Amino acid sequence: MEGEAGKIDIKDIPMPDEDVMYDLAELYKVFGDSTRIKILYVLFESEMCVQDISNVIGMTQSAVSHQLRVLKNSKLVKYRRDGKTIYYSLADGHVRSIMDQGLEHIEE
Amino acid sequence: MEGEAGKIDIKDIPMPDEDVMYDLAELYKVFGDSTRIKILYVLFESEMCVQDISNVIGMTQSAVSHQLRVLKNSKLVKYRRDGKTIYYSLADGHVRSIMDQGLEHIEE
DNA sequence: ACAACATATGAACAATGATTCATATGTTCA
DNA sequence: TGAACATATGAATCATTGTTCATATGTTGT
Repeated sequence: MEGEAGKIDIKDIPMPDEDVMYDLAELYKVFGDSTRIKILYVLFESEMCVQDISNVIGMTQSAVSHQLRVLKNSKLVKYRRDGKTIYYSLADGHVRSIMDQGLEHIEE
Repeated sequence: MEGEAGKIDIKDIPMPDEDVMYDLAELYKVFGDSTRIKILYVLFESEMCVQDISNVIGMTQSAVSHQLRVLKNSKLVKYRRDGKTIYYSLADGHVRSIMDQGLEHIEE
């Protein structure tokens, strides 16, 4: 026997589209790296340029730049240019609430 | 020049401990796989045994079992045994709120 | 135009991770 | 105890990914 299987069809269960669940997983992958988490925390304080982010979190300029691109592609951060310098900042409030929810879960 | 670097110290920025940020990333890694996302969505409906989960999301028993272990280790799901069958269910409400936040971000 | 600086990018490498296959563990019932 | 079933697990494989190094792009001031 396989439980209730046979009676159960994916169509009977109200789930988001396959694509949506895939996109959701992709989004969480972005949060699933401690370098990117650190960057996001730094940006909670204020917008900041790449060099400063590198110094604060102790990673190379290149590594930070690569990860900023990932965050940018997921629309979690935005940026503005001021001369040679590019300032990054958080894109919206969801970042904060997602991370707060995660923290709550951890602290149990 | 390196921006404001030199003035900026990680100590001046109120960030969670290194360990906490690492754990947070580990937690989000768990959400960062579409198979696990599907499992969690299925469990939103009701507790369910491994075979049924496999059937509903269309993955092998083994693959589902492996992923359930990951979810179990992160305390996102719990389980109870009833004879041969093991029923899995969501561990707490954070799962739902984390995923809802993610969905909101995607649908923008 | 050139030098100095800030950031981005591409290739390479190492590490991590998801799935599959085979098999082990644990449970029920006859 | 043995057969059938439900789940778990270990090893192997293939794909993904984060970091590094070298270098390219883009900007400013002289």
